[in-house]
Amino acid sequence: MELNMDYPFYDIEKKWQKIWQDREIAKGTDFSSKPKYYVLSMFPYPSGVLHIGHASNYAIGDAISRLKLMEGYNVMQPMGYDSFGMPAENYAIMHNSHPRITTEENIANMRKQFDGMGFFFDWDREVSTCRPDYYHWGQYIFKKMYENGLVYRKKSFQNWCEQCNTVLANEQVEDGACWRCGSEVIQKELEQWYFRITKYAEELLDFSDVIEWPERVMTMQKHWIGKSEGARIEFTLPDTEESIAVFTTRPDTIYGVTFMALPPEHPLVQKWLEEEPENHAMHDFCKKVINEDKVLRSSTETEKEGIFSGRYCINPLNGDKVQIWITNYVLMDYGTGAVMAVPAHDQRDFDFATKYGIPMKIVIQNPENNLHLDSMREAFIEPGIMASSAHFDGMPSEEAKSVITDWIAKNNWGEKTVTYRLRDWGISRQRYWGNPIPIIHCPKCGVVLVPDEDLPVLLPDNVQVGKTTSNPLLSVPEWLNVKCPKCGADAKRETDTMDTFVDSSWYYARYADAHNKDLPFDTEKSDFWLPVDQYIGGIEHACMHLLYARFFYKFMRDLGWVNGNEPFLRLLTQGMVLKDGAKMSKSKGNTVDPQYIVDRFGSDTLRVYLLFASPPEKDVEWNDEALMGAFRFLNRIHRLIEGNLETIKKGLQLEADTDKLSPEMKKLLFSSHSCTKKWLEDSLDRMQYNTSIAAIMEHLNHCVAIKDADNLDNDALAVYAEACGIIPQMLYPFAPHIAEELWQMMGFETLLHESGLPGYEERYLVQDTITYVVQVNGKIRGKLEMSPDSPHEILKEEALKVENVQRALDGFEVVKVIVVPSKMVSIAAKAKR
RNA sequence: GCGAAAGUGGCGGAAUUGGCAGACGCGCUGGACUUAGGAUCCAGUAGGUUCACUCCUGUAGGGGUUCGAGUCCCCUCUUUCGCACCA
Repeated sequence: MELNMDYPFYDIEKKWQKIWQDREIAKGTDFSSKPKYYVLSMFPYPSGVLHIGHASNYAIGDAISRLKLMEGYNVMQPMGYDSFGMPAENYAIMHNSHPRITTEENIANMRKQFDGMGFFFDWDREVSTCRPDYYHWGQYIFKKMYENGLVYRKKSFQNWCEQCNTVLANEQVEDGACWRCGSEVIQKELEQWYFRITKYAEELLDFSDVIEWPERVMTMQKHWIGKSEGARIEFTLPDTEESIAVFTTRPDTIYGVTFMALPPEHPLVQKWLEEEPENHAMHDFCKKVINEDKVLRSSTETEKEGIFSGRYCINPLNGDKVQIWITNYVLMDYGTGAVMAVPAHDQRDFDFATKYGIPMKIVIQNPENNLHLDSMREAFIEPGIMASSAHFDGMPSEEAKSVITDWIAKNNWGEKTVTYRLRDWGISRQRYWGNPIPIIHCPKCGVVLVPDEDLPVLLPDNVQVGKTTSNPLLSVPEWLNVKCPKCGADAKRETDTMDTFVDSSWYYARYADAHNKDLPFDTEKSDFWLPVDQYIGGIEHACMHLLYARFFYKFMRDLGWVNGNEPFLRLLTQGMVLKDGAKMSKSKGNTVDPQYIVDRFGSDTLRVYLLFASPPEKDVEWNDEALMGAFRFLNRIHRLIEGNLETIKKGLQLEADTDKLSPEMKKLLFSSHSCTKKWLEDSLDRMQYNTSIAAIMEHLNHCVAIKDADNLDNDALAVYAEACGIIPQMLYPFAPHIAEELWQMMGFETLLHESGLPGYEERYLVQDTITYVVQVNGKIRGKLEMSPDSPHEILKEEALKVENVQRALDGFEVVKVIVVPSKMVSIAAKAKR
């Protein structure tokens, strides 16, 4: 007897990994006549070791892929490496090596671990963003963007991380700290390259072409884009040609403007500073504010400060002379970078005006409680009735918004306009390990694109990584100095590299044609594979990667390279694996090494544990004992089938006459079909694998409950064999190795997925009797075994006869009896008087 | 401050359309077997009450709709996440 032994997971897993590889089951076939299904799990940064988060992410992708494979799709799930970027550069510095070497070593290590997990990946399509055959085409796309007016260079104050020695996009700053290293972000003035993502702002707000995205992610993106509708209005400066444009969402308050608020960075302010070098107060104030931490400055907590500029502008609607103030609370890069301040109806302006004694004017009256300037403790920001606003008086303010905007437009003072919170995407990074921007700076021709035939601009190897404080690429003269491709003059290469989010904005398309040497990808192939049917990854990418990738997709669509409007039709944001309630991290010392688990218990156990612990989008708390539960579960299955193998094989040849079954075997038959039904719904429709696995466990319990299977008669044997036989089928997406092994043991010669999905028959779900619950006034007072087609009248009668029900009705009279078909009889009663 | 989501046994979680709350697993308790094993098998496991049948309470708290509410509505609390001077 071998009952005490664990099933031989190691041999089984190695055996099937080899067979799958030889049979190329994970190969996505270009232009196959079968319907395609493109599953994509976010590619990892090659740290060299798989962590538990990867295992969890890829276990989900594997389950989806194998389910779709069983369904008969031409499934493609590729894998690659997001291998450019600061971590790789820092890792190399730490190991006193070169990122090209350490990255390739790490990739080789991870590949070994991936293979040991038995994941369903089409490795023929592997990409690694740091290899020239990939980044070549990133440069090519950059050029296409440039040619289409989506790339520009601008000097401005940037989020700068001292630790990483580079610029960060707004999305990459979290609570004033660098998203990667967590150190403080400062402001530094730099000239850098931008992608004009704002051109697509409106379209990025539209999610009508995605099939299934979490509401949360769409909301986060919508907030991030931050559309607001309002008016742009020009305030002229008397005795000059100049004017100040403001953006406001409250044109209804324009008669209440009592001052104009500008940030020190405003071009007019800069001009005044030049004109008045001796105005020390103004110079000092502007200098102080500009040098202030941008995050601190843009916090609601910060005390509002300002200085009167000594200048005035004219409110075009009423001709009022309005003081112009330079302040610390207006943002240069939102709207027009200037605010018409209406202290009576905006809290920020109210605070500022109160501090500096600037007058206020009520122009929206509260219809419920008349406002008086003397008694106002805060701004009135609600809608109300127009007042002191010339011929608009008496109009509801909500209505006045559009009426006044029309009036402004009609008089040429401004126009209706829309503003977005989304800024253009700064892609320059002052680091070595990234994709070089294919630009040459020529003293004569200016900015020149590197010609296609000279692509890729290869990243030089001989850089002293980590030894420079400025751009590392500046230290390689033989790379830096080139001839201008246009005029042949001595010129210099651009030394910024691209943000790694550029690399990951189009990798899903490269997978469709990963080895193309002439183009990023062939359109016929992208048309076949794209868009991605199911994307799986972490929620942390909601406003960065997922927004950038959508932007790139829309651009590639405009070039005619891809079809449709969205790259990812369905998105699953998987939860994190936690330990002791916290995210696993080396610094906290609460990590779990998936390789250790695989070595000890096998990949199948790890996957079943991760998938069973909670629904995919929720976090999972790591629990060693629950992991053992998963291992025991697989052992139980193995024991059931191996221990009854001959019986099962014999039974599989038989056909059951289901009318002749014992009640016990009828129950088992019902379990086979009802559990399969639940499994199908939970696996395919709901993608809730924890309950799919629960259905298998439940069914397994029913199978194990049949003792002495070899003594069953032929009808029972057939039912028993079928019941055992569907277990490997249902197990396949979650524990594919053991499933294949058991399937083969039972004598099937095909690979498991080739048999298709397990099915169920409705006729076996019909039971002779149903347990009806009988309620009296909402409380359960009895049960009733009745046939499912019993007439309602009979059910009511029988329900009232139940002893316990009668007792509950003592002293009550029945008001109403309700029958819920196949479920219950509910009796409403009230006390007799 | 604004916005969103969530709150169910000792734990992870289930309950899909308002219809037997706690499926399934972990842990725990008792028993069987023994080759003494992160084994296996059987029984139990929300709380209270009872010898038992029964009964009562129970899905963060309070109120409401309904024959019937974990599920729908209103209020409060807590937690998590996102945004945060965006004019």
